Amino acid sequence: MAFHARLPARRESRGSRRRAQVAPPRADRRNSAVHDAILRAAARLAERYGYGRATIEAIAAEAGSGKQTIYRWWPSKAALYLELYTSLVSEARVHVDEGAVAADLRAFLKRVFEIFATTPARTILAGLIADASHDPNVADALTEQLVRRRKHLIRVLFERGFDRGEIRKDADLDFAVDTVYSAIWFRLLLGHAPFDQRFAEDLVRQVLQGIAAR
Amino acid sequence: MAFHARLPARRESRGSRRRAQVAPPRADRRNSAVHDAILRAAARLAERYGYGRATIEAIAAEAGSGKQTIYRWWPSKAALYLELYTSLVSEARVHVDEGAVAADLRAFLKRVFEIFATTPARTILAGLIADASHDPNVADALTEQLVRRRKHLIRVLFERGFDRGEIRKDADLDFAVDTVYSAIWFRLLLGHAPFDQRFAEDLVRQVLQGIAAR
Amino acid sequence: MAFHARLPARRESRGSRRRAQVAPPRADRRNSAVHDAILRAAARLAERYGYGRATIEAIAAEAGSGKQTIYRWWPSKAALYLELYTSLVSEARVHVDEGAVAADLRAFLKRVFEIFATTPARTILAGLIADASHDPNVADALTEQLVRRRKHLIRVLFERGFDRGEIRKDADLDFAVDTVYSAIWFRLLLGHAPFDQRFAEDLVRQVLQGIAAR
Amino acid sequence: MAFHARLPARRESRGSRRRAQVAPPRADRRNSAVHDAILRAAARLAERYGYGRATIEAIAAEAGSGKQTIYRWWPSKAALYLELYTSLVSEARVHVDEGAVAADLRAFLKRVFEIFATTPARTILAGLIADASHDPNVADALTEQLVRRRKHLIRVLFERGFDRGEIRKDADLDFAVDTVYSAIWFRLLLGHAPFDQRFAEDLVRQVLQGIAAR
DNA sequence: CTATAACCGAGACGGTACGTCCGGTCTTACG
DNA sequence: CGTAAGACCGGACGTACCGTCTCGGTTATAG
Repeated sequence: MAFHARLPARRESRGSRRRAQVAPPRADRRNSAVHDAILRAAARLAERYGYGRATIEAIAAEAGSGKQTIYRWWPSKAALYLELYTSLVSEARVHVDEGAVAADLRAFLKRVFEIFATTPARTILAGLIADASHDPNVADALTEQLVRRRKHLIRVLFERGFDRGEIRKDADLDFAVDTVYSAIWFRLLLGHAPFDQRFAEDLVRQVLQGIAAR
Repeated sequence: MAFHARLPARRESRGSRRRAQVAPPRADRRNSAVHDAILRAAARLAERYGYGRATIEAIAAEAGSGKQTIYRWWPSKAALYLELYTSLVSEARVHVDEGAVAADLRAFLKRVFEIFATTPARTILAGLIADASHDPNVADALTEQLVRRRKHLIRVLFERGFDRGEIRKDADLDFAVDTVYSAIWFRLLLGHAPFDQRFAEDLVRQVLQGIAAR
Repeated sequence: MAFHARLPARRESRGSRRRAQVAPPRADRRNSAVHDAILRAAARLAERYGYGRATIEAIAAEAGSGKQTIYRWWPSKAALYLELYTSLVSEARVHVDEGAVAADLRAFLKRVFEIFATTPARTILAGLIADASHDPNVADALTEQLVRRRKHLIRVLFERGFDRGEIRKDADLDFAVDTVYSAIWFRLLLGHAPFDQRFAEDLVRQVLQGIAAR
Repeated sequence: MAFHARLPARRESRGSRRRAQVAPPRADRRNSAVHDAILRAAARLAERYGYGRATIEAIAAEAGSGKQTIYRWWPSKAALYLELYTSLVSEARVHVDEGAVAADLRAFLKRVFEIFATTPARTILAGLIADASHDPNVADALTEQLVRRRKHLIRVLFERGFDRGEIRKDADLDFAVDTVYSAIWFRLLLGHAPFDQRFAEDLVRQVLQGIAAR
């Protein structure tokens, strides 16, 4: 899926005179081998040097493509990495359903941990957040693509438990979801403490203690 | 306090052959008027354009100083902004003590909210986190200077409540502190939802519900 | 003529690790309008401020080009000015042939005088000589491009006279050529005495007196 | 001898407001050990890196002096090196008098050759000429201190020969002096051909051939 | 079955910023 | 007060990338 369609071109773009009037590039013309090579190159460079040092120039060289090809398909480095990030973490979308909220939550955390331990997702996320702080387009896309969608995953998980009667009637599910999500990001971004099994156990226990029936 | 003394020069520096062997500049030679002008200029530029676009070049121009003067006293842009960030948020160190954890927590959140609403602290924090993801020096300094120290502030607040008997004997204070802190950062960094009075109320209520006595 | 191809990149270059291994830029990619604009800007600045104060930065600004464009096509400021100098003085190559050595020599001196009176050739020559004193590449290029080639012009002039029988059989033409050439440079570089009609007359008379037949 | 007294402070100097009104530094206050150390350091650096790369900063460091001390006693780098150059070549002032112009001339050339072979005089001379091309003060000082004075040395040598009857009555001594002097400089500055015994012989023979009696 | 339009690599180009060096001035502390 | 030390503002260095722009060569519909 071509994510960037939802991240509009930078507003202050100088050379957009012609671009703005013509139709956007037709995706069906896109050479997907090139497209993928660019994303893979971007992933390798983020892994090796971090988001900030992965330049468009270096990505093009690493992918064996021309810079223009990158600019043709993504309006900014942030758009490119948002697509990459989305595809990296989408594998955590596995609809775990082990019959109990605690188990589902543990499985979800395990999956997230694995992704962040084996991919450059962490540095990409940090970079996107930084870019978002001065680019409203990136901020909007980040909120929409990542926060809203992915929080929904956990909410669904809680709602299944609610339907099964595992959760108190008056529980504040929004707060619980936020607690889980923000705890994850806090650890991922800061790296000040390990994101490990023990952390997962503590988090699940404490969150559930606040909302579990009885 | 000369913070940057704790953020060592970048390891991968190319031209550090000589610098690495000589002593750092003696702080007592520092012209504090210039030093302050630079920090204020950095704050103005972060406010106006965001951390990522506040270049050393622009800071020097805005401060009316030479670039070299900045490089003399701070090993990197991150070190400069870490000092600035520390001084900005240190005003939240006010040891609120209103006799009850809930009131103290509300006062603390209010203060944090004010700081982030009236200073460029948010974009600076996002930028520092991004820089930390590829620079271990920044990561270490961030963890030590910000996370550890400031979490301690909230912990003390809880401990006073514990001593007063407001908090359950078996409460997990670490988890509570982490919950408060990560909730704050999550909102600050993403900006996906407002950091307002209502959020503060919800956070205080939910956190205390988990640890309050009875 | 792309002179600079013969002036190799500086040997002591620090960042040449990669550059040294890749091919030089392909001349057929060169935008000759830009190339000419840079040379003209360099000439204007040398004229106005002298060789030493004509910085690459200022040349780029004056030419309306980027600095990188200059560095792409010339390995050093000296290489750029050597190309400019060569093109300035190449107009003295006019193959004067008035049927007598004395007349040819006078015509040649007049042409040289005009060039140095109306172009920044003097300050450029002085600058190149200074650069040559610490850069073997510049020294070699200067010797080859200027000294050897241009001395040949005068030698040919003498040889035509020799063939016409104007010059003694045992005359030392090399010494005569050196005398003419070094007298010119001495006056041009020092500017301690005028390079005028009277000087030309004296020089021609004295040199010919030493080698003329009879 | 404090040469620089004759090279006035640069005219375009920006910060000379106060300097221009106060008395010049009193030479009797000068610490001659410091003065000499600076000149020796300047010589070493010119020798090692050439005139252009011998910076005031580096000279101060090499001499173990402060930059200000250099600026106190010399108005510019050119003034410093002009003093150094003068002291270096003054040793050729030896009033050779071997009873014949040819012998005197050979002795003089030998001395000059030795000086240029064992001191950084060549790169200093080239640098001074370059500086002179955009700084009238340097140009004037160069003409006065070097050209006029030193040409006088050779002229005296010829005049002694004239008095002894070795030289033609109608010989143009000025031209002969200029020929000798410009031939020397041409070779020294360009370095395109060796300044050796053979060159000296040729020069002496050819010059004398033009002016010798009979 | 061409032709023509878009893609693609390569890389030149005008710029901005980097981090360093040095120029020339000024201040501090020592002797 | 001369000096060593070095902070300071300014400006240039040579490099890295930015985002735009040709330039040829290739690919793949559309006529």
